[in-house]
Amino acid sequence: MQESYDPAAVERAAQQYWDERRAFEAREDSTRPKYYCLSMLPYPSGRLHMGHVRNYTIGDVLTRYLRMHGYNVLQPMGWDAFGLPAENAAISNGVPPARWTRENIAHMRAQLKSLGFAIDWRRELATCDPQFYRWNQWLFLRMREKGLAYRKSGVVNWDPVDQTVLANEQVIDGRGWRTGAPVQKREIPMYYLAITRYAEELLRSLDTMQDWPERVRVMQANWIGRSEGCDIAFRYAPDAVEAVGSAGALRVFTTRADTLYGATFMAVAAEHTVALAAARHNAALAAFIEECRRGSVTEAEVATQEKKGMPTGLHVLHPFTGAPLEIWVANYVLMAYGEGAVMGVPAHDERDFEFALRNGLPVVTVVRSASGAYDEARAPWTAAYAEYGVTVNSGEFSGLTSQDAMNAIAAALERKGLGGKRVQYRLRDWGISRQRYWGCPIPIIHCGSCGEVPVPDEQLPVVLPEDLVPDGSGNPLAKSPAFYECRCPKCQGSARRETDTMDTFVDSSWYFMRYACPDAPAMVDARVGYWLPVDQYIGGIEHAILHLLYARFWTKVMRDFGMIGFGEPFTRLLTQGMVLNDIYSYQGEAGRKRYFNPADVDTRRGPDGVEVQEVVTPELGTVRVTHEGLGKMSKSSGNGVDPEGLVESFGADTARLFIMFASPPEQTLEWSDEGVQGASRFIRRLWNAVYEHVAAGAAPALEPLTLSASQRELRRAAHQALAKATDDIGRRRSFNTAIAAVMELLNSIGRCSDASPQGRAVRQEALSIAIRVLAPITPHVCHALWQALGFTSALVDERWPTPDAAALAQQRHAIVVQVNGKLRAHISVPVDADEAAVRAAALADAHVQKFVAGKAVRRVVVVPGKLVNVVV
RNA sequence: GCGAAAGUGGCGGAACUGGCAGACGCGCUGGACUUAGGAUCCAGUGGGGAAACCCGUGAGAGUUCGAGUCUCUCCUUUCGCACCA
Repeated sequence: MQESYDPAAVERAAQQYWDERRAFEAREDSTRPKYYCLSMLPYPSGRLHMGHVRNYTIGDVLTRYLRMHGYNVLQPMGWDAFGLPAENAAISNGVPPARWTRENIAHMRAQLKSLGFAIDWRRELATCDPQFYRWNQWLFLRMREKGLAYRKSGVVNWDPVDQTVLANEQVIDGRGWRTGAPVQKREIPMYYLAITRYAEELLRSLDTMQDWPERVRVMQANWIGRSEGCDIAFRYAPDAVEAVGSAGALRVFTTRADTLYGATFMAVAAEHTVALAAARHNAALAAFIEECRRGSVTEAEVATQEKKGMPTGLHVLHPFTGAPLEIWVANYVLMAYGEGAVMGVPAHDERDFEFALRNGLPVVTVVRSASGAYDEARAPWTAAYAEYGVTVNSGEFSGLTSQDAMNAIAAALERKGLGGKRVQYRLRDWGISRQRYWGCPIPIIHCGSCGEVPVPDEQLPVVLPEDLVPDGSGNPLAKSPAFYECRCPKCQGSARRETDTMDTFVDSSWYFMRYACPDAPAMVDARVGYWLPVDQYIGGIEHAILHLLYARFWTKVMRDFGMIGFGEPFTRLLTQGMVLNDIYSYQGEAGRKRYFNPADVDTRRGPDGVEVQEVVTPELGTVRVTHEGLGKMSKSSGNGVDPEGLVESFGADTARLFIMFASPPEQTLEWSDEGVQGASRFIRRLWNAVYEHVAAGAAPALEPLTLSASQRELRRAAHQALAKATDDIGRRRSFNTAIAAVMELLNSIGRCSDASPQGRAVRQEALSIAIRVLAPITPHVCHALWQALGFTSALVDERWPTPDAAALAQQRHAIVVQVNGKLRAHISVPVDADEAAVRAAALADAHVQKFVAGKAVRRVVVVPGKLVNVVV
């Protein structure tokens, strides 16, 4: 054994050992329980970032921990290789996205390998590989056959200068990121997947997913947004019939049908047919609709903008009173939700109330609180009354509770053929069309005479050409006749291939199945039945809704197609927090802000005693920088820490240990160079402890019954640390406290200088426990230390130790004594003492007596094994 | 705007089921060793107080023998909002 710890040599040797034995190749084996441990696949951006390191370290710790518990563990890796950044890189340096992506994958694969993850690399896949994405196309066509995939129009961000569709991310303050031109909303035809058909099941099965974090389940449930309500058709008044060109009705959905008599106006989205019809002869309204078209399509933007509206001059008729209600166009009504129209009930809806106040619309109270706490005559109006209550001013429906009124009104509407009860979801169908190059082609051919024609299965995959270079204006596929010119499969006439590609969420909705059978000639095969569902899935909280919901949907579709036998893809979910670091910036004279990496920032105390942060730059000399606080590590904030440099200077084990110790996995992690030093120091202390122990020669066999009190104490500390770490990793996924337990154990080992044969035997056991517990976290150094302790087995195949009940047993334990809830004494009682004895011992304590003397003891609360509270 | 989460020493965090607030680590202070220390080891380290003790988990109220933990109101920060992945 080397006297001092050399991480590079230790890690090289351990990795070589695992590689030579193909230690991480997972094979189907029906004799062992399987465990599929999966981390979300990375986007190949070029270099690993700390978020990746954190994600894959958590996965690797669990993989190795479960392997030590006898599971047949699969941990695969792949690349989410399609997407926008590759196109952006192509625009800035002219390299085709395919080449850029594959070079990035090669570099990042090497980086992952240097971290020593127990990955079965034989199963590696990249979503840009035709042998992968052909199955996106194949399943899309199956979904289309069932009506689960269909075409309709949707709204996108349009850059009028570049003549291109922009992603939400590419819209900055309502302007195109490259051109600076104000973005417009534009409607184009797109393909959708009917996820709403699964809304009910996606919602309902959340209740059974107890191993998902509560908050993720709540977020998904809210996203699906089931609401029970009522459809109401407001028939067009003659003016609206004339404008629209036919008789008909304005349909709305409401969860508050009980407030129907309080409707004083109607509001429709700017894209609504009634709005467009009214605008034909109304220049001001047309201008307002045009104004609503500005800005991006994101819900956040729509919801935070100033609520504006304009009357159309057209009317509908109240279904019961026949009273005319004017139709307004309002920018807060979303075309995508419900019918794109709402009934305005200012008295009982906050938003309608605000809108009515602004536009001088009447407010009519139709619900009062049952207790009378709400005064209908109250004036001036200050707020809407949005609670349930009892109806008033509602014709034949007056005097009912809100619930009864909703039932009665829905029934009456149904009798008149003007609506009825309905369940509405907030969830919308999933638009998968992207007007972009670097993605999976949608396998459709548009024929002048046959219309939309699916690409026949035998012509799949529709291969994406890899030599195009996007230039930022439009989709290069749409400018490439070699791609889009084709024959119609039906009539053999000349036709045009669809040039839109699929959302990359399609790839990530099923990639985890392909790992089970990467070479299958079908989309999936029987091996999926062995490995799936994923037992533990790990990834960023930012994926809590979209990716996870889409993957759940896709899985249910494949189940219903009879391809797989499970309906939920991920049994247990861990959502890891982000990695943060300090952000330092310098405001130059030109006004452009520059960011500096925290590693380059020097802190010194100025003459006035105040700390200042400075950076030395070649161009500007020494400049003073501002600490902007903590933020997610990112290129734009210049605060990333490169994992490669970290591995070079400290080793993979230090990086892994720090990341697992610095905070619980679900919380954000604040980067700390001192913390990294601390992790490195701990590993060296462990190394030194083993070195000193081993240098004294082999330890004799442990004889537990002959131990001295101090030897028993160390042995107890070792088994206690083991019991805690086992529970912390296995049940709680609380890696930081498991590591703390081992640190405490190493402190105990260090305090014990017992050189007797049994003293050394106890130390041998304690060290061997520490090393096995740390093995999943710092596998390389533990591999070396295990051998140094004299074990001939490979640590990677070793079983996790079991705490010895005899070692943990105690004769007495400590009880705390409170008087009136304040801590006053510690006492020690035999473990088998009964409640009366504990109570007596507590009251007998001199310090307790000091606070009890002269007062009447009203009550004594005894919590066995823990505490006594004397109430006086 | 809507949805979700988080606020505990100088810092990261611990306290798992309502029961000793601050485990473990960082930093800091003192000491040892050393030509030297950004190495290593030892001791100390929530605030106030000479002490007895008192105070202390974002703010305010409540429930309880007992609240960091439960309930309500508020404040701040972070994440998501459907075309970033």
